[in-house]
Amino acid sequence: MPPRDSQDAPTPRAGGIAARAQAGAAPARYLAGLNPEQRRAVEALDGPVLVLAGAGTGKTRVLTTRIAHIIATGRARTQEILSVTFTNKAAREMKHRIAMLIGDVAEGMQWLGTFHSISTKLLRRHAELVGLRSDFTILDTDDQIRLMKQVIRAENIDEKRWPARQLAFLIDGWKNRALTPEKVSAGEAASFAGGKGQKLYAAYQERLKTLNACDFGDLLMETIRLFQDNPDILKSYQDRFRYILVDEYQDTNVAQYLWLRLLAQGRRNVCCVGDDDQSIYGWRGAEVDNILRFEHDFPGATVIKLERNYRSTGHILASASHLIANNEGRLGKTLFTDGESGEKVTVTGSWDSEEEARLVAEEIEQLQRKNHSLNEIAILVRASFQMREFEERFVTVGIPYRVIGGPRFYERAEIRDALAYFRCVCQPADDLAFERIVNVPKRGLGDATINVVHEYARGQQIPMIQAVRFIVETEELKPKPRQTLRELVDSIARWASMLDTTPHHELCETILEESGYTAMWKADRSADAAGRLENLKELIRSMQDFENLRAFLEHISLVMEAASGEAEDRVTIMTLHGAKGLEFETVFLPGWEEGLFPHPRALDEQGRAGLEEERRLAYVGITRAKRRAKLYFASNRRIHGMWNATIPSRFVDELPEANVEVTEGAGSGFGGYGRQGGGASRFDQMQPFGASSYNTPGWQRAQKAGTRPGSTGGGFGEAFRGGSAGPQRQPLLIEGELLAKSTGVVSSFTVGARIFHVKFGYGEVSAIDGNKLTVDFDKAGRKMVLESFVQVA
DNA sequence: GGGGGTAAGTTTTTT
DNA sequence: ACTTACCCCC
Repeated sequence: MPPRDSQDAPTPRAGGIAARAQAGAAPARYLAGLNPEQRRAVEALDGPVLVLAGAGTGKTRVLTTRIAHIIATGRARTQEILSVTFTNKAAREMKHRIAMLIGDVAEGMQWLGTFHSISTKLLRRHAELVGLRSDFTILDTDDQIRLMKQVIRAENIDEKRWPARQLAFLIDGWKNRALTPEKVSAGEAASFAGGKGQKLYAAYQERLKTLNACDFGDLLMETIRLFQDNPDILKSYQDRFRYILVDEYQDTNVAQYLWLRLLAQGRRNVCCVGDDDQSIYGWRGAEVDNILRFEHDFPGATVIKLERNYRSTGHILASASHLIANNEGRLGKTLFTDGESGEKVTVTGSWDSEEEARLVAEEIEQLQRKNHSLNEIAILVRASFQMREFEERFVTVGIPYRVIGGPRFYERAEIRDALAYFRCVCQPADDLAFERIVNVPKRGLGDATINVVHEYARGQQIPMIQAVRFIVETEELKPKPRQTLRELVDSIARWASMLDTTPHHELCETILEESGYTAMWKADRSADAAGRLENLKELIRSMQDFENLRAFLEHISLVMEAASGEAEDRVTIMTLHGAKGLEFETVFLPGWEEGLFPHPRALDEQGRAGLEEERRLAYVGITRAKRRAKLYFASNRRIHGMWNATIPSRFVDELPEANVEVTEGAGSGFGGYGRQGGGASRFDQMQPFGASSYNTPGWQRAQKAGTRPGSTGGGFGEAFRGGSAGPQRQPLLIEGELLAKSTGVVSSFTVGARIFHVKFGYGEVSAIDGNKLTVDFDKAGRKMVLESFVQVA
């Protein structure tokens, strides 16, 4: 069992590399371990470069070595290199690895960070040019929604019918595409509140400016605006950044792409690294097309493919490759490995999800007996609700585990409350923070009082805290709330005056004490009150790592994760999305069933593209495994509390027989896949004629497993279903395919037409998109339906 | 202002 | 089936 040549292992620290290479000594040692393609990607410094790096091909190594190379050859200094990642985690990891290569010089990499953190830095420098002050606040999703509620209310729109969440979702989508309110197409803007979408968006943006605030989308959009409106400033940054590097390029959205293109069009020394097969964030605006567009926007770009995989064994790699080959929209890479074939990928069926968890736990215990490190084992699920069953099982049998994801530290109510207090002190214009804490703990300041303050602040165009200072000098409020408010703003002013003289963590502790916030939780007898106080202590503790309160607030507004540094040996439970970029010796992939994976919502909303994205997710899952990939599916799973009979995922069928071993859950008595009526409700609207539950697409697919064009060889479906003598064989029907074909079709319906739908009854067409109709049903409310299931009433 | 009852929404997640 | 958010009433 030879040790795997893991390309992701950092190269040993080599002290004076930079100095030596600069002096023109022998080829630097850091280049030695690279394969020819990797080396080419590192050394192609001039002009645009696109590196298509498959899973496990040493992508991060190329990026970090390239930076080391730029510095070592004296092409640029650390502060002249812009390197962009998506997550803070990735940025941290990259900085760390660069430090391993070139030492402390990496500290000078001040332009290494996420799109958002770099944008923030740029905006703080030039805030006045986009109508902000340099101490602008960054709002998180929660603040965004609260603000949108206010905006919707101000327009006298029914919040019930037009929820702020939905508006937030729309505006987010627009910002992902760098659409300012004026640029939103009329058709899209019409899809909210009967055409008020655009107006609300504009109003929201205006409110943000008054609040001196940005949401996450604005960070990118305002930076783009800054560059577009100020060519001289753009020019100065184009000149400064001699080299630009981008990680995970397949995850960029339109706004990020424009951002990047503006900066890169200067020196054109831009290097993007990505893998179209690992694009799994389309649902939040990522555009794989950006990869395809690269060569168009940067003519003459060098394209380098990294296809040698250093991570997985032959069987695992073959399985993943075969699966992903079912996707149409690919640039097409063929991964290969010189390593051994290793163990086959296993597929195991179980009766239900509980048995699935038991089987996985048993496997883990066996591996444990063979001294397999638990840190090298991961359970990757499609949806987080699957995690609970594994946790329960692991608790009963005593397998240590850690869950990645879940509710995040900075999203907890007590943390957000505390932060709101700190924000009030640091950023006096932060109305959202003020509103959050004005009556927490309870001070007897109800809606009536707040409204008075609100009105006054609006009228005078001043922040609420300032408005309070005026109001308490008037007779407008009753004595009691007046006095309470006065005390509150006096306290805030007092705390603010201590900012420069008191260590910030002490000040914050004082704020929480004096405001009565800690006392509130101490008085609370509910079970989690103690935990909340603990969290607050943790918050105070963690802020000591920062220079001042301002820096701390900046950090957490951009980094919504708390550092967790436990090193014990534990199994990791996480979502497939969370696993991107990671690797484990053994990977368990439970829940490969229709109705869960591919996830129906992805098919509903994105059609064929959604299915392909789900398949890429499956690909990401399998390619996380170095030596063992173990798939599972259950015949019964409880979803939203209801038991559903389920059939294996189509992705199981798409695995190559030669590399996969089918096992059965021991003594499970499983084997029946007949649908006993019921279930499958999501297909109902697709099957208006189908009284029989055997008409569901999933069932049909099960019947014709292995006969799919384009899928080589027989699928495994049969192995589990014991052959099939289904009713009629109808063509594979994906809801998504119907939806996908719908775009561009001219509808025969008109807005305002009365229609009848087989499932939802009578309604009125309110919008048309291809052959998708948005209909306000008399009984069922607003729904998006396919034209083909609708007739004129 | 707090508590209880009802209604709605339950994929993935960063920043 | 379950949680969470909101509304209304006390």
